[in-house]
Amino acid sequence: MALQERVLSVLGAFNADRPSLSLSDIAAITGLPVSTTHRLVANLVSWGALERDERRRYVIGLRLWEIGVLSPRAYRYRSRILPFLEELFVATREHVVLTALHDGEGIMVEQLLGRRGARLAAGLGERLPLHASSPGHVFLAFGPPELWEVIEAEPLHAYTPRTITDRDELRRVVRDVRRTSISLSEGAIVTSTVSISAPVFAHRGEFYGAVSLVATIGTVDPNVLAPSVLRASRLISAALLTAGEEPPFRPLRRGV
Amino acid sequence: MALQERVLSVLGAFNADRPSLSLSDIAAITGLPVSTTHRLVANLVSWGALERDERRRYVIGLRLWEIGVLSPRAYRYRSRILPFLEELFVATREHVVLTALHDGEGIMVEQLLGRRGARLAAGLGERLPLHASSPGHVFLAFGPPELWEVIEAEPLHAYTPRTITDRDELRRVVRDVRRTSISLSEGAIVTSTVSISAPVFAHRGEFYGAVSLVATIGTVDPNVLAPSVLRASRLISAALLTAGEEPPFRPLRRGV
DNA sequence: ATTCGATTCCCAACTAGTGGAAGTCTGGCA
DNA sequence: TGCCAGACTTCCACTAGTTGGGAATCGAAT
Repeated sequence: MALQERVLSVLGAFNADRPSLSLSDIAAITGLPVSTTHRLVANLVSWGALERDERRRYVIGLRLWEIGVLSPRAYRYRSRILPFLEELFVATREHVVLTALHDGEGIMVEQLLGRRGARLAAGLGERLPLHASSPGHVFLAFGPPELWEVIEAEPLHAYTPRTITDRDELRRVVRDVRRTSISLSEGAIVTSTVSISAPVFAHRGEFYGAVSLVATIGTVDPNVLAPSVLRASRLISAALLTAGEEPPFRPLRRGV
Repeated sequence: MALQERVLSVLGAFNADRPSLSLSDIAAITGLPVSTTHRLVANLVSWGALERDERRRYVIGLRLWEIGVLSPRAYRYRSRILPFLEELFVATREHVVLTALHDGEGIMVEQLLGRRGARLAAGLGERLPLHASSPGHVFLAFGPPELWEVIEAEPLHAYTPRTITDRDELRRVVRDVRRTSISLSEGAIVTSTVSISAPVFAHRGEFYGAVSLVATIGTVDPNVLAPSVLRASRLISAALLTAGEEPPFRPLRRGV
Protein backbone atom coordinates (compact mmCIF):
# COMPACT_ATOMS: atom_id res chain seq x y z
CA MET A 1 0.00 0.00 0.00
CA ALA A 2 1.38 3.38 -1.00
CA LEU A 3 1.89 6.14 1.50
CA GLN A 4 -0.86 8.35 0.19
CA GLU A 5 -3.33 5.54 0.59
CA ARG A 6 -2.06 4.96 4.08
CA VAL A 7 -2.59 8.55 5.06
CA LEU A 8 -6.10 8.41 3.70
CA SER A 9 -6.83 5.06 5.29
CA VAL A 10 -5.96 6.59 8.65
CA LEU A 11 -8.58 9.26 8.07
CA GLY A 12 -10.98 6.62 6.83
CA ALA A 13 -10.59 4.71 10.09
CA PHE A 14 -12.86 7.30 11.68
CA ASN A 15 -16.59 7.14 11.24
CA ALA A 16 -19.75 8.01 13.10
CA ASP A 17 -19.59 4.83 15.15
CA ARG A 18 -16.02 5.47 16.18
CA PRO A 19 -15.32 9.21 16.17
CA SER A 20 -12.39 8.88 18.55
CA LEU A 21 -9.62 6.30 18.35
CA SER A 22 -6.43 5.45 20.17
CA LEU A 23 -3.22 4.90 18.27
CA SER A 24 -3.52 1.16 18.54
CA ASP A 25 -7.16 1.30 17.42
CA ILE A 26 -6.05 3.09 14.27
CA ALA A 27 -3.26 0.59 13.72
CA ALA A 28 -5.67 -2.30 14.17
CA ILE A 29 -8.32 -0.84 11.85
CA THR A 30 -5.92 0.10 9.08
CA GLY A 31 -3.72 -2.94 9.50
CA LEU A 32 -0.61 -0.76 9.65
CA PRO A 33 2.28 -1.38 12.04
CA VAL A 34 2.00 0.68 15.18
CA SER A 35 5.21 2.60 14.65
CA THR A 36 4.22 3.54 11.13
CA THR A 37 0.77 4.58 12.31
CA HIS A 38 2.37 6.67 14.97
CA ARG A 39 4.41 8.61 12.48
CA LEU A 40 1.52 9.15 10.09
CA VAL A 41 -0.76 10.24 12.88
CA ALA A 42 1.82 12.60 14.36
CA ASN A 43 2.05 14.38 11.03
CA LEU A 44 -1.70 14.57 10.68
CA VAL A 45 -1.93 16.07 14.15
CA SER A 46 0.74 18.65 13.47
CA TRP A 47 -1.12 19.73 10.36
CA GLY A 48 -4.47 19.85 12.15
CA ALA A 49 -6.21 17.04 10.30
CA LEU A 50 -6.40 15.17 13.59
CA GLU A 51 -6.46 16.42 17.15
CA ARG A 52 -6.26 14.74 20.52
CA ASP A 53 -9.19 14.98 22.89
CA GLU A 54 -9.05 15.28 26.67
CA ARG A 55 -8.56 11.52 26.98
CA ARG A 56 -5.66 11.82 24.54
CA ARG A 57 -7.51 9.83 21.95
CA TYR A 58 -7.33 10.94 18.36
CA VAL A 59 -10.28 12.73 16.80
CA ILE A 60 -10.88 14.50 13.51
CA GLY A 61 -9.52 18.02 13.64
CA LEU A 62 -11.36 21.23 12.96
CA ARG A 63 -8.99 21.94 10.10
CA LEU A 64 -10.42 18.99 8.23
CA TRP A 65 -13.94 20.17 8.92
CA GLU A 66 -13.05 23.60 7.56
CA ILE A 67 -11.95 21.99 4.34
CA GLY A 68 -14.83 19.55 4.28
CA VAL A 69 -17.44 22.29 4.33
CA LEU A 70 -16.01 23.52 1.03
CA SER A 71 -17.45 20.41 -0.59
CA PRO A 72 -19.93 21.58 -3.20
CA ARG A 73 -21.65 18.22 -2.96
CA ALA A 74 -22.65 19.05 0.58
CA TYR A 75 -23.10 22.80 0.59
CA ARG A 76 -23.27 24.18 -2.89
CA TYR A 77 -26.91 25.17 -2.67
CA ARG A 78 -26.98 25.66 1.08
CA SER A 79 -27.89 29.32 1.16
CA ARG A 80 -30.68 28.77 -1.30
CA ILE A 81 -32.10 25.64 0.33
CA LEU A 82 -31.79 26.39 4.03
CA PRO A 83 -34.43 29.15 4.19
CA PHE A 84 -37.05 26.70 2.95
CA LEU A 85 -36.02 24.05 5.44
CA GLU A 86 -36.27 26.68 8.13
CA GLU A 87 -39.72 27.63 6.91
CA LEU A 88 -40.81 24.01 7.18
CA PHE A 89 -39.24 23.84 10.60
CA VAL A 90 -40.97 26.94 11.87
CA ALA A 91 -44.30 25.63 10.62
CA THR A 92 -43.94 22.19 12.20
CA ARG A 93 -41.24 22.36 14.89
CA GLU A 94 -40.28 18.78 14.09
CA HIS A 95 -36.91 17.57 12.79
CA VAL A 96 -36.27 18.74 9.24
CA VAL A 97 -33.68 16.83 7.25
CA LEU A 98 -32.09 17.19 3.83
CA THR A 99 -30.57 14.12 2.25
CA ALA A 100 -28.41 14.27 -0.88
CA LEU A 101 -27.53 11.56 -3.36
CA HIS A 102 -23.95 10.37 -3.19
CA ASP A 103 -22.73 7.41 -5.14
CA GLY A 104 -25.68 5.21 -4.67
CA GLU A 105 -26.57 6.29 -1.19
CA GLY A 106 -28.39 9.01 0.66
CA ILE A 107 -26.29 11.22 2.89
CA MET A 108 -27.78 13.58 5.44
CA VAL A 109 -26.38 16.98 4.62
CA GLU A 110 -28.63 19.23 6.68
CA GLN A 111 -30.55 18.77 9.92
CA LEU A 112 -32.71 21.08 11.95
CA LEU A 113 -33.58 19.51 15.27
CA GLY A 114 -37.13 19.81 16.53
CA ARG A 115 -37.79 20.54 20.14
CA ARG A 116 -39.79 17.39 20.66
CA GLY A 117 -36.71 15.33 19.92
CA ALA A 118 -38.00 12.40 17.89
CA ARG A 119 -35.32 9.75 17.58
CA LEU A 120 -33.30 10.14 14.40
CA ALA A 121 -31.84 7.16 12.59
CA ALA A 122 -28.63 8.97 11.75
CA GLY A 123 -26.69 12.12 12.32
CA LEU A 124 -25.23 14.68 9.92
CA GLY A 125 -23.00 13.11 7.33
CA GLU A 126 -24.32 9.61 7.86
CA ARG A 127 -25.86 7.40 5.22
CA LEU A 128 -29.37 6.06 5.08
CA PRO A 129 -30.36 2.63 3.81
CA LEU A 130 -32.36 2.94 0.60
CA HIS A 131 -34.89 0.27 1.39
CA ALA A 132 -35.60 1.29 4.95
CA SER A 133 -36.28 4.99 5.06
CA SER A 134 -38.62 7.45 3.47
CA PRO A 135 -35.78 9.44 1.88
CA GLY A 136 -34.44 6.12 0.60
CA HIS A 137 -37.73 5.45 -1.16
CA VAL A 138 -37.63 8.90 -2.72
CA PHE A 139 -34.17 8.09 -4.03
CA LEU A 140 -35.41 4.84 -5.52
CA ALA A 141 -38.39 6.58 -7.06
CA PHE A 142 -36.65 9.60 -8.55
CA GLY A 143 -32.95 8.86 -8.48
CA PRO A 144 -30.88 7.03 -11.08
CA PRO A 145 -32.06 3.48 -11.88
CA GLU A 146 -28.67 2.08 -10.86
CA LEU A 147 -29.78 2.45 -7.27
CA TRP A 148 -31.89 -0.65 -7.74
CA GLU A 149 -28.75 -2.66 -8.33
CA VAL A 150 -27.84 -2.15 -4.69
CA ILE A 151 -31.30 -3.35 -3.72
CA GLU A 152 -31.00 -6.45 -5.89
CA ALA A 153 -27.46 -7.23 -4.80
CA GLU A 154 -27.71 -7.15 -1.04
CA PRO A 155 -30.13 -8.66 1.43
CA LEU A 156 -32.56 -6.10 2.80
CA HIS A 157 -31.68 -5.80 6.46
CA ALA A 158 -34.63 -5.70 8.87
CA TYR A 159 -33.83 -2.96 11.36
CA THR A 160 -37.26 -3.40 12.94
CA PRO A 161 -40.22 -5.69 12.31
CA ARG A 162 -41.69 -2.94 10.15
CA THR A 163 -38.71 -2.64 7.80
CA ILE A 164 -39.63 -3.59 4.25
CA THR A 165 -37.53 -6.62 3.37
CA ASP A 166 -39.54 -7.92 0.42
CA ARG A 167 -38.41 -6.55 -2.93
CA ASP A 168 -41.86 -6.75 -4.51
CA GLU A 169 -43.41 -4.82 -1.68
CA LEU A 170 -40.61 -2.28 -1.94
CA ARG A 171 -41.30 -1.85 -5.65
CA ARG A 172 -45.01 -1.29 -4.91
CA VAL A 173 -44.25 1.28 -2.25
CA VAL A 174 -41.77 3.10 -4.47
CA ARG A 175 -44.26 3.15 -7.35
CA ASP A 176 -46.66 5.00 -5.06
CA VAL A 177 -43.94 7.42 -4.05
CA ARG A 178 -43.27 8.15 -7.70
CA ARG A 179 -46.96 8.77 -8.29
CA THR A 180 -47.60 11.01 -5.28
CA SER A 181 -44.13 12.59 -4.78
CA ILE A 182 -44.55 11.83 -1.12
CA SER A 183 -42.88 9.08 0.82
CA LEU A 184 -44.10 7.98 4.21
CA SER A 185 -42.27 5.53 6.38
CA GLU A 186 -43.15 4.44 9.91
CA GLY A 187 -40.76 2.63 12.20
CA ALA A 188 -38.55 1.32 9.41
CA ILE A 189 -35.29 1.97 11.28
CA VAL A 190 -36.39 3.38 14.61
CA THR A 191 -39.61 1.86 15.93
CA SER A 192 -40.98 5.08 17.35
CA THR A 193 -40.30 7.32 14.37
CA VAL A 194 -42.29 8.38 11.34
CA SER A 195 -40.73 10.24 8.47
CA ILE A 196 -42.24 12.02 5.51
CA SER A 197 -40.11 12.86 2.49
CA ALA A 198 -40.40 14.51 -0.90
CA PRO A 199 -37.95 14.83 -3.79
CA VAL A 200 -35.79 17.85 -4.58
CA PHE A 201 -34.52 18.56 -8.07
CA ALA A 202 -31.63 20.81 -9.00
CA HIS A 203 -31.09 22.64 -12.29
CA ARG A 204 -32.26 20.94 -15.48
CA GLY A 205 -34.53 18.77 -13.38
CA GLU A 206 -31.63 16.65 -12.23
CA PHE A 207 -32.44 14.70 -9.08
CA TYR A 208 -30.74 16.19 -6.06
CA GLY A 209 -32.12 14.55 -2.92
CA ALA A 210 -34.96 14.56 -0.44
CA VAL A 211 -36.44 16.87 2.20
CA SER A 212 -37.84 15.05 5.19
CA LEU A 213 -39.81 15.72 8.29
CA VAL A 214 -39.15 13.33 11.18
CA ALA A 215 -41.47 12.96 14.18
CA THR A 216 -42.53 10.52 16.85
CA ILE A 217 -45.33 8.18 15.81
CA GLY A 218 -48.64 9.09 17.38
CA THR A 219 -47.73 12.69 18.11
CA VAL A 220 -48.53 13.92 14.61
CA ASP A 221 -50.86 13.17 11.73
CA PRO A 222 -48.64 12.42 8.72
CA ASN A 223 -51.43 13.28 6.31
CA VAL A 224 -51.63 16.76 7.73
CA LEU A 225 -47.88 17.29 7.50
CA ALA A 226 -47.35 15.75 4.05
CA PRO A 227 -48.59 18.79 2.10
CA SER A 228 -46.11 21.04 3.91
CA VAL A 229 -43.25 18.74 3.01
CA LEU A 230 -44.40 18.56 -0.58
CA ARG A 231 -44.68 22.32 -0.77
CA ALA A 232 -41.20 22.78 0.67
CA SER A 233 -39.76 20.31 -1.84
CA ARG A 234 -41.40 22.18 -4.72
CA LEU A 235 -40.24 25.56 -3.52
CA ILE A 236 -36.69 24.32 -3.16
CA SER A 237 -36.72 22.75 -6.61
CA ALA A 238 -38.06 25.97 -8.06
CA ALA A 239 -35.34 27.97 -6.32
CA LEU A 240 -32.65 25.65 -7.66
CA LEU A 241 -34.06 25.78 -11.16
CA THR A 242 -33.20 29.45 -11.45
CA ALA A 243 -29.64 28.42 -10.85
CA GLY A 244 -27.38 31.14 -12.14
CA GLU A 245 -24.64 30.55 -9.58
CA GLU A 246 -24.88 33.87 -7.77
CA PRO A 247 -21.44 35.45 -7.45
CA PRO A 248 -20.34 34.87 -3.87
CA PHE A 249 -20.19 37.90 -1.61
CA ARG A 250 -16.79 37.91 0.09
CA PRO A 251 -16.17 40.97 2.21
CA LEU A 252 -13.39 39.34 4.23
CA ARG A 253 -11.17 38.85 1.26
CA ARG A 254 -8.26 41.23 1.45
CA GLY A 255 -5.65 42.46 -1.00
CA VAL A 256 -5.10 41.06 -4.49
CA MET B 1 8.88 18.60 1.88
CA ALA B 2 7.71 15.13 2.81
CA LEU B 3 4.98 13.40 0.93
CA GLN B 4 2.50 13.50 3.76
CA GLU B 5 2.89 17.22 3.95
CA ARG B 6 2.46 17.46 0.22
CA VAL B 7 -0.79 15.56 0.30
CA LEU B 8 -2.04 17.84 3.03
CA SER B 9 -0.80 20.96 1.30
CA VAL B 10 -2.88 19.98 -1.72
CA LEU B 11 -5.96 19.88 0.48
CA GLY B 12 -4.88 23.11 2.10
CA ALA B 13 -4.77 24.80 -1.30
CA PHE B 14 -8.56 24.95 -1.16
CA ASN B 15 -10.32 27.58 0.87
CA ALA B 16 -13.51 29.59 0.81
CA ASP B 17 -12.10 32.06 -1.68
CA ARG B 18 -11.04 29.33 -4.06
CA PRO B 19 -13.26 26.28 -3.59
CA SER B 20 -12.45 24.92 -7.05
CA LEU B 21 -9.01 24.71 -8.61
CA SER B 22 -7.41 23.41 -11.79
CA LEU B 23 -4.40 21.15 -11.65
CA SER B 24 -2.05 23.97 -12.46
CA ASP B 25 -3.70 26.21 -9.88
CA ILE B 26 -2.96 23.59 -7.27
CA ALA B 27 0.59 23.20 -8.51
CA ALA B 28 1.10 26.96 -8.41
CA ILE B 29 -0.36 27.37 -4.93
CA THR B 30 1.51 24.47 -3.38
CA GLY B 31 4.69 25.09 -5.33
CA LEU B 32 4.84 21.45 -6.40
CA PRO B 33 5.85 20.32 -9.89
CA VAL B 34 2.84 19.77 -12.11
CA SER B 35 3.51 16.10 -12.71
CA THR B 36 3.85 15.43 -9.02
CA THR B 37 0.69 17.37 -8.30
CA HIS B 38 -1.10 15.36 -10.93
CA ARG B 39 -0.22 12.09 -9.26
CA LEU B 40 -1.16 13.27 -5.80
CA VAL B 41 -4.42 14.70 -7.00
CA ALA B 42 -5.31 11.58 -8.97
CA ASN B 43 -4.96 9.52 -5.81
CA LEU B 44 -7.03 11.95 -3.81
CA VAL B 45 -9.75 11.79 -6.44
CA SER B 46 -9.80 8.01 -6.52
CA TRP B 47 -10.20 7.95 -2.77
CA GLY B 48 -12.94 10.58 -2.81
CA ALA B 49 -11.11 13.35 -0.98
CA LEU B 50 -11.36 15.43 -4.14
CA GLU B 51 -13.87 15.36 -6.98
CA ARG B 52 -14.06 17.07 -10.32
CA ASP B 53 -16.90 19.42 -11.06
CA GLU B 54 -18.72 19.88 -14.34
CA ARG B 55 -15.95 22.16 -15.58
CA ARG B 56 -13.44 19.43 -14.67
CA ARG B 57 -11.94 21.57 -12.00
CA TYR B 58 -11.01 19.96 -8.73
CA VAL B 59 -13.23 20.48 -5.70
CA ILE B 60 -13.34 19.03 -2.21
CA GLY B 61 -15.12 15.68 -2.22
CA LEU B 62 -18.10 14.67 -0.16
CA ARG B 63 -16.00 11.93 1.43
CA LEU B 64 -13.90 14.57 3.10
CA TRP B 65 -17.00 16.36 4.30
CA GLU B 66 -18.30 13.14 5.79
CA ILE B 67 -15.11 12.79 7.78
CA GLY B 68 -14.96 16.47 8.62
CA VAL B 69 -18.36 16.47 10.32
CA LEU B 70 -16.95 13.96 12.79
CA SER B 71 -14.86 16.76 14.21
CA PRO B 72 -15.88 17.18 17.83
CA ARG B 73 -14.57 20.71 17.69
CA ALA B 74 -17.29 21.57 15.23
CA TYR B 75 -20.17 19.33 16.20
CA ARG B 76 -19.64 17.82 19.60
CA TYR B 77 -22.43 19.73 21.24
CA ARG B 78 -24.50 20.25 18.12
CA SER B 79 -27.62 18.41 19.21
CA ARG B 80 -27.64 20.25 22.49
CA ILE B 81 -26.93 23.70 21.09
CA LEU B 82 -28.96 23.74 17.88
CA PRO B 83 -32.42 23.77 19.50
CA PHE B 84 -31.55 27.01 21.27
CA LEU B 85 -30.23 28.59 18.11
CA GLU B 86 -33.46 27.56 16.41
CA GLU B 87 -35.45 29.10 19.22
CA LEU B 88 -33.62 32.37 18.74
CA PHE B 89 -34.16 32.08 15.03
CA VAL B 90 -37.89 31.46 15.34
CA ALA B 91 -38.20 34.43 17.66
CA THR B 92 -36.29 36.84 15.43
CA ARG B 93 -36.16 35.39 11.91
CA GLU B 94 -32.73 36.96 11.45
CA HIS B 95 -29.46 35.13 10.79
CA VAL B 96 -28.33 33.15 13.82
CA VAL B 97 -24.68 32.21 13.97
CA LEU B 98 -22.53 30.14 16.30
CA THR B 99 -18.81 30.82 16.35
CA ALA B 100 -16.33 28.53 18.11
CA LEU B 101 -12.83 29.25 19.31
CA HIS B 102 -10.11 27.58 17.31
CA ASP B 103 -6.47 28.32 17.85
CA GLY B 104 -6.73 32.01 18.31
CA GLU B 105 -9.57 32.62 15.92
CA GLY B 106 -13.32 32.43 15.69
CA ILE B 107 -14.74 29.91 13.26
CA MET B 108 -18.37 29.88 12.21
CA VAL B 109 -19.63 26.44 12.98
CA GLU B 110 -23.37 26.90 12.69
CA GLN B 111 -25.56 29.23 10.64
CA LEU B 112 -29.28 29.63 10.33
CA LEU B 113 -30.15 31.98 7.53
CA GLY B 114 -32.85 34.53 8.10
CA ARG B 115 -35.37 35.25 5.42
CA ARG B 116 -34.45 38.89 5.20
CA GLY B 117 -30.98 37.96 4.08
CA ALA B 118 -28.73 40.47 5.77
CA ARG B 119 -25.25 40.31 4.31
CA LEU B 120 -22.99 37.96 6.24
CA ALA B 121 -19.28 38.59 6.52
CA ALA B 122 -18.43 34.93 6.17
CA GLY B 123 -19.87 31.52 5.45
CA LEU B 124 -19.77 28.27 7.39
CA GLY B 125 -16.27 27.22 8.32
CA GLU B 126 -14.77 30.63 7.73
CA ARG B 127 -12.85 32.67 10.25
CA LEU B 128 -13.75 36.02 11.69
CA PRO B 129 -11.28 38.78 12.53
CA LEU B 130 -11.14 39.32 16.27
CA HIS B 131 -10.98 43.08 16.18
CA ALA B 132 -13.72 43.62 13.63
CA SER B 133 -16.76 41.61 14.60
CA SER B 134 -19.06 41.26 17.56
CA PRO B 135 -18.18 37.57 18.07
CA GLY B 136 -14.53 38.61 17.88
CA HIS B 137 -15.03 41.04 20.75
CA VAL B 138 -16.72 38.30 22.77
CA PHE B 139 -13.66 36.15 22.19
CA LEU B 140 -11.37 38.90 23.34
CA ALA B 141 -13.53 39.52 26.40
CA PHE B 142 -14.04 35.94 27.54
CA GLY B 143 -11.52 33.82 25.65
CA PRO B 144 -7.93 33.07 26.57
CA PRO B 145 -5.70 36.13 27.07
CA GLU B 146 -3.33 34.89 24.35
CA LEU B 147 -5.83 36.20 21.82
CA TRP B 148 -4.56 39.67 22.55
CA GLU B 149 -1.17 38.69 21.22
CA VAL B 150 -2.68 38.49 17.76
CA ILE B 151 -4.15 41.94 18.24
CA GLU B 152 -0.82 43.37 19.34
CA ALA B 153 1.16 41.62 16.64
CA GLU B 154 -0.73 42.52 13.50
CA PRO B 155 -2.11 45.78 12.16
CA LEU B 156 -5.86 46.04 12.59
CA HIS B 157 -7.25 45.96 9.08
CA ALA B 158 -10.00 48.47 8.34
CA TYR B 159 -12.63 46.57 6.40
CA THR B 160 -14.91 49.61 6.48
CA PRO B 161 -14.61 53.14 7.90
CA ARG B 162 -16.39 51.86 11.01
CA THR B 163 -13.91 49.07 11.77
CA ILE B 164 -12.14 49.63 15.07
CA THR B 165 -8.45 50.01 14.26
CA ASP B 166 -7.30 51.70 17.44
CA ARG B 167 -6.11 49.28 20.12
CA ASP B 168 -7.13 51.52 22.99
CA GLU B 169 -10.62 51.91 21.65
CA LEU B 170 -10.78 48.15 21.13
CA ARG B 171 -9.77 47.58 24.75
CA ARG B 172 -12.49 49.97 25.89
CA VAL B 173 -15.14 48.23 23.79
CA VAL B 174 -14.07 44.79 24.99
CA ARG B 175 -14.16 45.93 28.59
CA ASP B 176 -17.78 46.86 28.09
CA VAL B 177 -18.49 43.50 26.49
CA ARG B 178 -16.98 41.77 29.51
CA ARG B 179 -19.18 43.83 31.78
CA THR B 180 -22.46 43.38 29.94
CA SER B 181 -21.91 39.98 28.29
CA ILE B 182 -23.28 41.54 25.13
CA SER B 183 -21.30 42.63 22.12
CA LEU B 184 -22.73 44.93 19.53
CA SER B 185 -20.99 45.75 16.30
CA GLU B 186 -22.28 47.83 13.42
CA GLY B 187 -20.75 47.85 9.97
CA ALA B 188 -17.37 46.60 11.10
CA ILE B 189 -16.89 44.25 8.15
CA VAL B 190 -19.99 44.77 6.05
CA THR B 191 -21.26 48.34 6.05
CA SER B 192 -24.91 47.41 6.12
CA THR B 193 -24.78 44.80 8.83
CA VAL B 194 -25.24 44.86 12.58
CA SER B 195 -24.42 41.89 14.76
CA ILE B 196 -25.15 41.17 18.38
CA SER B 197 -23.22 38.45 20.20
CA ALA B 198 -23.01 36.83 23.61
CA PRO B 199 -20.59 34.28 25.08
CA VAL B 200 -21.20 30.55 25.40
CA PHE B 201 -19.43 28.45 28.02
CA ALA B 202 -19.04 24.69 27.97
CA HIS B 203 -18.55 22.41 30.96
CA ARG B 204 -16.53 23.69 33.90
CA GLY B 205 -17.21 27.21 32.65
CA GLU B 206 -14.63 26.85 29.91
CA PHE B 207 -15.12 29.39 27.14
CA TYR B 208 -16.61 27.80 24.04
CA GLY B 209 -17.60 30.56 21.62
CA ALA B 210 -20.31 33.06 20.75
CA VAL B 211 -23.93 33.11 19.63
CA SER B 212 -24.76 35.93 17.29
CA LEU B 213 -27.70 37.52 15.62
CA VAL B 214 -26.96 39.27 12.34
CA ALA B 215 -29.32 41.77 10.70
CA THR B 216 -29.36 44.73 8.37
CA ILE B 217 -28.77 48.07 10.05
CA GLY B 218 -31.92 50.11 10.37
CA THR B 219 -34.32 47.19 10.09
CA VAL B 220 -34.02 46.19 13.72
CA ASP B 221 -33.47 47.74 17.12
CA PRO B 222 -30.37 46.07 18.56
CA ASN B 223 -31.40 46.96 22.10
CA VAL B 224 -34.61 45.04 21.67
CA LEU B 225 -32.84 41.97 20.28
CA ALA B 226 -29.92 41.93 22.71
CA PRO B 227 -31.85 40.35 25.61
CA SER B 228 -32.91 37.44 23.36
CA VAL B 229 -29.32 36.79 22.38
CA LEU B 230 -28.19 36.99 25.98
CA ARG B 231 -30.92 34.60 27.06
CA ALA B 232 -29.99 32.13 24.31
CA SER B 233 -26.35 32.27 25.33
CA ARG B 234 -27.23 31.56 28.94
CA LEU B 235 -29.56 28.71 28.09
CA ILE B 236 -26.89 27.10 25.93
CA SER B 237 -24.24 27.48 28.60
CA ALA B 238 -26.61 25.95 31.14
CA ALA B 239 -27.32 23.04 28.81
CA LEU B 240 -23.63 22.42 28.27
CA LEU B 241 -22.91 22.62 31.98
CA THR B 242 -24.91 19.47 32.61
CA ALA B 243 -22.51 17.80 30.25
CA GLY B 244 -22.60 14.07 30.93
CA GLU B 245 -21.82 13.08 27.36
CA GLU B 246 -25.10 11.36 26.57
CA PRO B 247 -24.45 7.94 25.01
CA PRO B 248 -25.10 8.29 21.30
CA PHE B 249 -28.18 6.58 19.90
CA ARG B 250 -27.08 4.54 16.90
CA PRO B 251 -29.86 2.44 15.40
CA LEU B 252 -28.13 2.00 12.07
CA ARG B 253 -25.21 0.16 13.56
CA ARG B 254 -25.40 -3.46 12.56
CA GLY B 255 -23.70 -6.60 13.72
CA VAL B 256 -20.89 -6.72 16.29
C1' DA C 1 -7.14 24.50 -39.22
C1' DT C 2 -3.86 26.19 -35.84
C1' DT C 3 -2.07 27.45 -31.59
C1' DC C 4 -1.01 27.42 -26.83
C1' DG C 5 -1.89 26.28 -22.27
C1' DA C 6 -3.31 22.56 -19.45
C1' DT C 7 -3.24 17.74 -18.54
C1' DT C 8 -1.55 13.05 -18.66
C1' DC C 9 2.00 9.52 -19.00
C1' DC C 10 6.66 7.46 -18.50
C1' DC C 11 10.75 5.70 -16.16
C1' DA C 12 15.71 5.89 -14.23
C1' DA C 13 17.51 8.13 -10.12
C1' DC C 14 17.51 8.36 -5.38
C1' DT C 15 15.29 10.10 -1.27
C1' DA C 16 11.91 9.58 1.95
C1' DG C 17 9.30 6.18 4.32
C1' DT C 18 9.57 1.67 6.67
C1' DG C 19 8.91 -1.20 10.77
C1' DG C 20 11.17 -4.37 14.22
C1' DA C 21 12.88 -3.72 18.43
C1' DA C 22 14.04 -1.39 22.47
C1' DG C 23 12.90 2.18 25.68
C1' DT C 24 9.38 5.09 28.03
C1' DC C 25 5.08 6.42 29.80
C1' DT C 26 0.57 5.73 32.20
C1' DG C 27 -3.00 4.39 35.02
C1' DG C 28 -5.26 0.56 37.39
C1' DC C 29 -4.76 -2.30 41.28
C1' DA C 30 -3.08 -4.22 45.63
C1' DT D 1 3.14 3.68 47.32
C1' DG D 2 4.97 0.48 44.25
C1' DC D 3 4.24 -2.82 40.66
C1' DC D 4 2.71 -4.42 36.27
C1' DA D 5 0.69 -4.67 31.67
C1' DG D 6 -0.59 -2.40 27.94
C1' DA D 7 -0.08 1.63 25.16
C1' DC D 8 2.85 4.94 23.23
C1' DT D 9 7.26 6.87 21.43
C1' DT D 10 11.85 6.79 19.45
C1' DC D 11 15.57 4.94 16.71
C1' DC D 12 18.02 3.71 12.46
C1' DA D 13 19.81 0.62 8.55
C1' DC D 14 17.36 -0.90 4.57
C1' DT D 15 14.81 -0.57 0.48
C1' DA D 16 10.34 0.22 -1.78
C1' DG D 17 8.01 4.11 -3.32
C1' DT D 18 8.15 8.73 -4.77
C1' DT D 19 10.16 11.98 -7.78
C1' DG D 20 9.94 15.23 -11.74
C1' DG D 21 11.87 16.45 -16.42
C1' DG D 22 10.26 15.70 -20.57
C1' DA D 23 7.41 14.24 -24.29
C1' DA D 24 2.82 13.07 -25.88
C1' DT D 25 -1.92 14.25 -25.81
C1' DC D 26 -6.02 16.88 -25.14
C1' DG D 27 -9.09 20.71 -25.93
C1' DA D 28 -10.65 25.45 -25.97
C1' DA D 29 -10.12 29.60 -28.24
C1' DT D 30 -9.08 32.02 -32.48
